[in-house]
Amino acid sequence: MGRHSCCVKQKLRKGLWSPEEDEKLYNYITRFGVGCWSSVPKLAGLQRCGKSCRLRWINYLRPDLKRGMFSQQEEDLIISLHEVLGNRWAQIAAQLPGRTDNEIKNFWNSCLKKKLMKQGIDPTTHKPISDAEVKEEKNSSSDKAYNLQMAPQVKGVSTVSPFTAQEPTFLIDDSPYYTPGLTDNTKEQFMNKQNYDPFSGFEFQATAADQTGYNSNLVSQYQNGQFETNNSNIAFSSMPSLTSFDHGNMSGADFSDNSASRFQVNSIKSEEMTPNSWHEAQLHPQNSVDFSSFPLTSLSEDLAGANFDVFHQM
DNA sequence: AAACGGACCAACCGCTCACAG
DNA sequence: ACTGTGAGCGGTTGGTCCGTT
Repeated sequence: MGRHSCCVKQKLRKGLWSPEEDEKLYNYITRFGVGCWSSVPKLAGLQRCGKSCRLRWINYLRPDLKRGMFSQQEEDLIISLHEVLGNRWAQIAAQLPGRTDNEIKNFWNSCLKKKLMKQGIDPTTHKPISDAEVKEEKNSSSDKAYNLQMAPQVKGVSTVSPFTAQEPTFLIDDSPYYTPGLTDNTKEQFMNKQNYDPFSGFEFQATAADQTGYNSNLVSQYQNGQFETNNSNIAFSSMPSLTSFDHGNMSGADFSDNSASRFQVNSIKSEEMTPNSWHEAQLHPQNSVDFSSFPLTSLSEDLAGANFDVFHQM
């Protein structure tokens, strides 16, 4: 199909977004919610195409974005997920609340790829480079268990060998994968990690999440963006972390690392924001909701302690 | 201080898919 | 069944930053 009709129109701005544009888009979305992106530019008074607006919102303005460096746990998780999912960045991003596919993709291409190569691991196959070459020469069929067991230890991921025959812990495309070394303690820890999300009304905003997920007969089943356990639901929350925001007031808030966007939006004290407000905003985007007043407590640590542990402690 | 080159990252491009008419 | 449109995704590009010479 190619270009969107909205992009064909002339006089549309391209390139970096100005703080004024950010302000317009942010104010519009927070007021009216996300509806039809193609109509957003016109209604928000922007000389941009809807696609550009959508991207800007998703990758930059969205209040639930977690900005800043990737933690070691996130890094490990990305590597592990990439090993299974490949370049399906949206699906990988769905497992990392507050991170965008673009962000993860960039992080992978600029950092993780090189890191793996330095460690002698083919970032594409996640196999030892020499081993992969040998196997290629022999033209033998791939044997995930073999290759991963032979793989050199990768810092932080060294013990993540999803394919060594142990208990199946999750399903990818209906295929069971295995997570060895998951002790009973760890399992129990994970099972008990339901407290990490204080906003139980929130569901993991995995818009891109599909049937791919972690399926475990011992821990949880991940479906439709939620972990379901025998006892309860573990829902990734997409609550805003807003680590770079001022509490309750975005006036002058540093909206980015490069401080490109400084603007003021109607502020509501953070205390006024209830978890359900965000949920409401998701369910009823037509309602006016001020994202700037979402709870600002970063839950990244909690999250890291929750879902990341599944991998990290294995 | 200037030039250069690599790293990083925001944004764009082109494609596929879903859905409505 | 076909077509047009919108949304989403992954690959790529180009600008900026920063360290090195």
